[in-house]
Amino acid sequence: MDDQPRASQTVRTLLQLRELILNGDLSPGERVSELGIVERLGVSRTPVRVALVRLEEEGLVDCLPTGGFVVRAFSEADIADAIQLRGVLEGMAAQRAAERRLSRDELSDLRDVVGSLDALVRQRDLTIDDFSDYIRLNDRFHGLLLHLADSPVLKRSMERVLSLPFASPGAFVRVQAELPESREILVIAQEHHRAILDAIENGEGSRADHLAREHSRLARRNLDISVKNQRQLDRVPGASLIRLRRA
Amino acid sequence: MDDQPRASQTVRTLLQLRELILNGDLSPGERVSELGIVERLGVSRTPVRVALVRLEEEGLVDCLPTGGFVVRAFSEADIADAIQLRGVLEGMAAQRAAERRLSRDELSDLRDVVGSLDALVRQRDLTIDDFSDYIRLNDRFHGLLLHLADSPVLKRSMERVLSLPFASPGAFVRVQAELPESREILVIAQEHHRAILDAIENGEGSRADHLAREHSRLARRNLDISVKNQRQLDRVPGASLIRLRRA
DNA sequence: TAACGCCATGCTGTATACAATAAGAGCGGC
DNA sequence: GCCGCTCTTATTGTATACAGCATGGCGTTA
Repeated sequence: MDDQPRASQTVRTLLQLRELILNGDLSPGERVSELGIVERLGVSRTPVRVALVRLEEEGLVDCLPTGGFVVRAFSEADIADAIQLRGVLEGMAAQRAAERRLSRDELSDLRDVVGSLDALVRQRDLTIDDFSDYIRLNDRFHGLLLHLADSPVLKRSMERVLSLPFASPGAFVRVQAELPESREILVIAQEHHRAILDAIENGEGSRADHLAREHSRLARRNLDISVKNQRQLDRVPGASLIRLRRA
Repeated sequence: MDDQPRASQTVRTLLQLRELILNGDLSPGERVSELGIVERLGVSRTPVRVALVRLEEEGLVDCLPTGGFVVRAFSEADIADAIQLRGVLEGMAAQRAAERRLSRDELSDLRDVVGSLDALVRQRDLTIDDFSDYIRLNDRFHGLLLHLADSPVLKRSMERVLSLPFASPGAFVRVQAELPESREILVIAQEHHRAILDAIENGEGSRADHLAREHSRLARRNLDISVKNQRQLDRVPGASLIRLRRA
């Protein structure tokens, strides 16, 4: 429980409250009582309030007109929209990266990540650990893309969307680590990564944009597969995904 | 001062604090003292804190590692990025609107707005009131686009960017109501609006996307003109724009 | 029996008190 | 004379007390 005894109450409360929502301990639509959280987390109302306001801005809870907050319920359409939005933003990032003059280091960083991903995907059998590595490298690739875009405004906006848990492709990959489609999807994704790198190296901004958007359709496909195969999204889409993610 | 005696303290504080920042009463980089605001607005620390947290999420202030907040300083590059980002998001909205099945009412609403804008722009001499009307209709057009996209996620994201004051083309138009370039820009903008409407009517999503992005380059041009003509952006870009906006 | 109204309870919004910490000024030593 | 240390002060983080309000249950009446 006391994961971070050093952190301030506010930060700890924010993190724990987010966990609570993401884990489904607080169901979507459920009203979040300040006092209830106070009891649960053992802090006073003040940090809880701040955390709730932040989560509201983050989009995980909505505030009621009468006062107080409820856990926000996400529909499958919301998830799909977030994926699309993420793709669009990443397209902008890729385009900017391609049209910018990149330093030698920046380029080699990106090449390294793609190279590592290549090596990983080329393996015949992928263990669960390989999947973990893939996710880490994949996150690294997308983080690097955002960094290379060199736009704090864009970065901020992207972080907002990523804060919606389901928009992270990592979750889907995790969920589907044992699905037969998974390997194929990884291979395709890696082809995308290579293509995006190529576009950036050649300064083809428009192509980089297009490729990044196309890449996001993979996450959309993952979503569809999840819905069909596992019926995990019946009632609590975001939450169940995340629950699986940490299982 | 007591603009909204009915509203809650928190909302009033948020609005007033935002005004203070946007008007430049609090300079970028300046530390925002809670007690200072308490004195200035005559409320207790609690609503001030909440307002500051919200403004931090909104991007108008940054929180210091040591605690407390400072007014965020925006560079010209930030403004340009926000304009680009806004264009990208609006492109997504336009694309979605084009690829969606729109109701008769929705379409006629959009047509009405474009029609009104047409009538306005066709006039030979534009008074300052005409400019105000233009801005209102222009906002309406862009708001409608966002509505037609039918994506709460996208809407939320867009609102975040729009909250950066400078990203609103209205401010620029206002600033430049008497500049010789203004009329020309309005005419071009209106051509864009018509083209976007046309693309949506014909279900050409990709074209709508492209047009909307192109449209945002107008705002970028406005920014450049502002910088060159008036040197308003020397030190306090966002703030000075807004200051002019209400002059 | 059903509907209306009143009362009680629990909630949030707001204010303020307390504690810990960081910054700054002043003094002392080197 | 300058650097460093300490003490003071101001400011934030946290907790809690108070008030207003919405909600829900219960009783009464038509």
